[in-house]
Order: sequence, then C-alpha cells, then structure tokens
Amino acid sequence: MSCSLVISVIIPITNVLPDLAGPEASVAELTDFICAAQIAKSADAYLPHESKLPNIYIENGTHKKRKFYECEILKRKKQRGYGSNSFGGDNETIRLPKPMIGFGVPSEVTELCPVFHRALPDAAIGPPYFYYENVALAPKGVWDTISRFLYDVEPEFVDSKYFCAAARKRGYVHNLPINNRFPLLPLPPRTIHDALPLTRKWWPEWDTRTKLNCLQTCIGSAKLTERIRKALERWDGVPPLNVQKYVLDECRKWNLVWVGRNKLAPLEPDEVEMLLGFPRNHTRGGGISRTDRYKSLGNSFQVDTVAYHLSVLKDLFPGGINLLSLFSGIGGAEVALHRLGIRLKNVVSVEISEVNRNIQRSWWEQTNQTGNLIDLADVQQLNGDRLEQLMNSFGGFDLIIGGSPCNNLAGSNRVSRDGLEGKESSLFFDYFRILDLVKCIMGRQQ
DNA sequence: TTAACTATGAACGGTATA
DNA sequence: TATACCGTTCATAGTTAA
Repeated sequence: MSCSLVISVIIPITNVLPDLAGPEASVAELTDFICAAQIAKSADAYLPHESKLPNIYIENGTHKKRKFYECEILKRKKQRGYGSNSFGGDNETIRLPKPMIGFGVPSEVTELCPVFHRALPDAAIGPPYFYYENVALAPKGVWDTISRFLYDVEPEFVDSKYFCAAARKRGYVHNLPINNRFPLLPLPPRTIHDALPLTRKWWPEWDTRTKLNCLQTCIGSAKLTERIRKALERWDGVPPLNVQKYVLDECRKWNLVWVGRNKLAPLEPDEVEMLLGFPRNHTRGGGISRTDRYKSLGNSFQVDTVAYHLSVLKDLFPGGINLLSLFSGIGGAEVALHRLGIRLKNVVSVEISEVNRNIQRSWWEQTNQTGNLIDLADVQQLNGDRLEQLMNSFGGFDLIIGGSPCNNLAGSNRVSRDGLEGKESSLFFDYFRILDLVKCIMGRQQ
C-alpha cells in the first residue's frame, strides 16, 4: 500500500508553498493542504490528457504538479470561504437528523413520512450519478469535508433499523433523484424476533431489545457467553437488576442473542448475511475463514437501505446500467441493483481484498449475469488513461458507487481514529479523484 | 519434532449525541 | 447522566508442512 507515502507528501507541500501555508498556517489552511496532498499523490493520474487541459496544468516537470495543487487549494478555499475550519471548529454545519431517516424511508415502516425536496448544486448534477457511503458518527468536520468535496451535496443520514432488524447509522452523499423511491420486496423482518424466530423461546422478559445494534467486524467470544451463563445460573428465575444490567450491557455491546436457557451467542455469519440483505451463504466458500466472513460483512452495505435509494434508477435505465463500483467489498451495490431488477451491463469493480473479489465473482456466476464484470484491485492504480480506455469500450458510466474505508472514522477504533487523513480513510480522496475524472471525461465526450 | 503460518480470544478508551 | 460505535493489536491456541 502506498498510503504511508501520503503522510510524507504532506510536509514537503507545506514547505514548497510558504506563501500559502507557512509555519503559522491555521488548522483550516493545513487541512486544505492535506486534502490537496491526498489528491496530489495521484496528480499524474488525475490529469487525463494534458492537451485537453487548461494552460495552467501544462508546465514542465514538477512545476506542473505544484500549479495543480495551488489551483486545487485556491478552488477549495474559494468554495467554502476563507477562515472556516474543518476540524473541531464551532462553525460546523452538518448535524445528524432525528429520526435518522434521510430523505425518507418506506412509508410502511414509520408514521413520519415528510415530503422532501432538494435542489442539487449545479456542479453535482450528472452524468454520472454518484453514490457515496460512510459511517454517520464520524469525527467532527468529516462530513463537512466529504460534502464539500462531493460538490456541496447535502448528506443523507439513514439508520438501517428502519429497513431491517439491525441498526446501521450511515451517511450517503449522492446526486440521485429522491422522489418515487420503492423498497425491495419482500420487506425484511424488522424485529429481532421476526428475523430470528428461534430465539423467541429463550428470550427473557427483562431483555427488552427489539433491534440489534450495528453489525460490526468482530463478534463476542464463547468465553464471554460462558461467563454470562454461569452468572445467570446462580439465580433461579429473574436475576437481580445489577446482573440484568451486566448481561444487557454485554448483549448490546456484542449483539448477543438468546439460543438456550441462560445461553447467549453471537450471530452466525449467515444470520448477518440475512440481516444485511445478502443471499444466504453469500460469503461462504472460496476458502474464507469465519473471522473474515464477519469482517467482510461488517464492512458492507445494508442492501435494502442502499437499494431503496438506488431504486429510482430502474425507470431511468430500463436497458440496464454501466457501473463503477469502488471499494466494492462483497458486492453490496451489485446485489442491490440486481435485486431491484436493474440489469448490470458493464461493471468495473475495484476491491483490494482477494477473497472479497472471489466472493463477488462467484456471486456473478451463480446469478447468471449476462453483463461483463471487470475486477481491479487498487483504486490508487486506477488512472485517467485506464478509465478512459474502459469508458471508450462501453460508453461511460451511469453510476459511480462506493463506501470508502471507515477504519479511521469509526467509533470502535480506539487506536487510530484519525479522521479523513487516516491511513485507510484517506482513500476517500481517491473516490473523489476518480469521480471527478469520470465527470471530466464524460463532459468532454458530450 | 520443529517452524511457519493461520485463526481466535481478549484487552484496549474516547467521542458524540441524547 | 446513559448509550453506541463498518476496529486494532498482541498473545496464544491451533494447523499445516517439512
């Protein structure tokens, strides 16, 4: 991975541009430089054809790159106004809605069904359509930065507990229409008891949970559930309140469910698949370990939620779509589109994990897809020439979808919750880079 | 029997929101 | 105050191959 190079790039840039960010540069200015540096690491890839670009880019050697950075920085500054702050400032604009239903959820699941209207900024209007996803509860300022880069589109925050039996608080930035959405059918079970009927028999009255918490990448251990069992066995009947609280705290933390008398267990991989809207055994086979199944699933989309947002594409593209899927994981976007009945004509899927690529490839074959699947490993290697070559072969992308790594944003991370500049999460800037490149190329082709 | 590799268990706070 | 969180790291058990 060349991510580690990013950090080393940041310092020289602040040094070579003292007029813009000297040692006294504010946090906001430095943040801009960092953002620019993320793009800069792929600056050559960013520029598709020098001959087609404005003169400012056409200079010799490294000077070209420097001009490019300057241009980017000034553009960002102009966009948001000088002096605003991306981190920890008190002038943040983006707040999480309550209830977290974004621009609406299927009317069957809530009484609250306000009619939303939104006007997209001109720069955000496609083609292509784009759809970006990440954790809602990111450090302060992260969603402001994401939104600013993605053409100032307002994020849509949705908790998947309105679609299935497990919570999943996520933000989505997209330029799709928001009217006339429809959900996947059948609607998935929305309570723990409906989703996991076998647990009903053992569920004690004092465990009042009806929804699971967010399905994460790790599960509770057998030792933990054994400890809980022993703690409960000391009491015949209802345990005292302090024991109840201990057990419930662990249940909530690890998403444990009741599978026997005094017996709790973490969800099985196929239960996680079901809750997230994937076909049973989607992640099975191909030599993947149980641990890795949890990891791949924990990193994935909730299919029903994403499909609801993507459903508007069905009427727009009756003949099917060409899809660029970045950080595609186990193929949540592809599964969502397939379940919506939208034909996948050409899919360029970029995913760093080999087992995930295998999972997606075998799903592609099992579902008898008639389109063409091209899988690539590294978004950082996807440059303008390769994109243009791909797009020339089938006429551009209709949708660019992806959820970039959340490792450095997620609340569970006690070690490296470094925000968008973190090692993995900085790949967001590659999502933006590639999206902007495709917009640029498609704009030229029209 | 080793050694190398793989899978699992357990400990590890802090931020943000209500 | 209470609750939730697409996680990381290291030790060790378990497995494979020579």
